[in-house]
Amino acid sequence: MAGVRGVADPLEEVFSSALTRRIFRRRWVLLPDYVPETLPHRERELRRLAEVLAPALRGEKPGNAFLYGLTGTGKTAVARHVLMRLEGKARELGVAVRAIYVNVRQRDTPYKVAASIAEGVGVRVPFTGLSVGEVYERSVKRLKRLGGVYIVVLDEIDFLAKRPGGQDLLYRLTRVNQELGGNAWVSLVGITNSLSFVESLEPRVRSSLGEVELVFHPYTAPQLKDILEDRAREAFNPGVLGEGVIDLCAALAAREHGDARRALDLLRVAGEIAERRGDPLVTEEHVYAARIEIERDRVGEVVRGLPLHAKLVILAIIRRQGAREGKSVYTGEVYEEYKRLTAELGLEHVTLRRVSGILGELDMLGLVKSRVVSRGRYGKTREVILDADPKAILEALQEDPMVARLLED
DNA sequence: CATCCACCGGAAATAGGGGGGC
DNA sequence: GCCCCCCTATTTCCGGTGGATG
Repeated sequence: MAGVRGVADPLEEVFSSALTRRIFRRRWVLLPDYVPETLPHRERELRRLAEVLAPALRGEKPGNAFLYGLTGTGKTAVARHVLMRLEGKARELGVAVRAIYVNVRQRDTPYKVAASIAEGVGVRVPFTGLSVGEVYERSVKRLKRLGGVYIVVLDEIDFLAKRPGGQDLLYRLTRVNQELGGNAWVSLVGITNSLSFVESLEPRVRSSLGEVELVFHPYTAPQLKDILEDRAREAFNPGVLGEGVIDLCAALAAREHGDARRALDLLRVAGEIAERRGDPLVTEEHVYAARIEIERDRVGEVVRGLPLHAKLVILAIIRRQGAREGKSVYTGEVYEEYKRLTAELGLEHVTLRRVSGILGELDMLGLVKSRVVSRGRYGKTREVILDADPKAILEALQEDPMVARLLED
C-alpha cells in the first residue's frame, strides 16, 4: 500500500503518537493482573502465607490457607506474589514446586476448575465430554507419577461452592493427599471476599481449608496513596502526574471500602485519557473522567453479555422506573412490563420464577439493587432499583438487534 | 391475633447444542 | 456407533414467610 505522503494520514498519526509514549512508561504496571515487586502495608500477610507454604521447599506438605477480605484488599496480589517467589526459590534449590492459580469466577463450574488444575499439572483435557471425576482422576494419576509439591490457589472460591457439585469437588481436593499416598503433595489456598461463604461450607471442608486464616482489611486513604506512588513511579514518565492526582485516586477509592484495584484503575484510565487527548499532564479532571468511563465500560460489558430475556427485563425496569420518577419497582410490576415487551416482539415470555432469578442475577452484576420486602397484606416481594446509568445501559441494549427494535421511536 | 397476599427461592428436571472413550 | 458427559437457560413443583389488615 502506498503511503500518502504529505497528506494528513489519521492512522499514521495514531501510530506515531502511540510510539512517543508521552504519558506512560510501563502502563501494564497498573493493570489488575500485574504482580508488583512490593506490596506496601501487607508485610504481615505476605510473611504469614510464606510461612504456611515454605515447607514445600523441603519437599514437605505445605499447609492449607484461607484468605478473606473485601475486593481490592490485596488477597490475590499477596497470593500471587508469594507463589512467584516460592517458585523462584524452588527453582533455585532444584525442588519441584508448582503453583496453580485458578480464578473460579472466570472458570465457574466444577468441570472448568478441575480442567484448569489438570492443565496445571500437565494433563491435556478437552473442554467438554469427560466427567469431572474422570478429569480429576487423570490429574491424580499424573501427580502420583510425577511427584512434587503443588499449591492450588482457588480465587473467588465461593463461586465454586455455590454450583451444584462444587462442594463435592472441594471436598475431594481437601483430601487428595490421601489418594496421592505420599508420592506428591497438594496444598490449597482459598480466597474469597464473602464472609458468609465460610459459614456455608461443609464443616469438614471448612476445617481443612481453614487451617490458617488470613483476614485482609481495607486500605486507608494514606495506604492507598503509598501503593499508588509506588506504582506510578514505574508506570509513568517523570513529571506527567499533575498536582493532587494520586491523592484524588486514593480518596475516591478509599470511599469505596479501600479498594486498591479501583484506585489503580482510576489512575491508569486517567492516564489513558490524558494520552488519548494528547494532554501533556494527567490532571484531576482526567481522574473524574476516568471514573465515568470505567463505569460506562463496566455497564456496557455486562449488559452486552446478558441473555436476551435478561436484557428485556432490565429494559422493563428502566421503563417502569422512568414512569415512576426513579423510584423502586416491584417484581410483579417488572414482570408485567416485561411481558408487554415480549408481546411487542412476538416472543414467548419466560416464567415469573425465571424473572425473579434474573432480577437476582442483575443484582449480583451490579446493575440493580434489590431487597426483599414485605408489604404486609399486599404480599412479600422484591423491591428493585436501578443501580447504573440508564443511558449507558440503553446504549448497550441498542447493540442487540432484537432489543433495538423496541427502542426505535 | 390469625389470615393471606405476592412472591421468594431451593431442588430437580428438561431442552438442545457441543463433545468425549472405546 | 453407542452411551455418557458438560453447559446454559429455563420450567415445574412447591414449601415458606413478614406484616398490614380485618
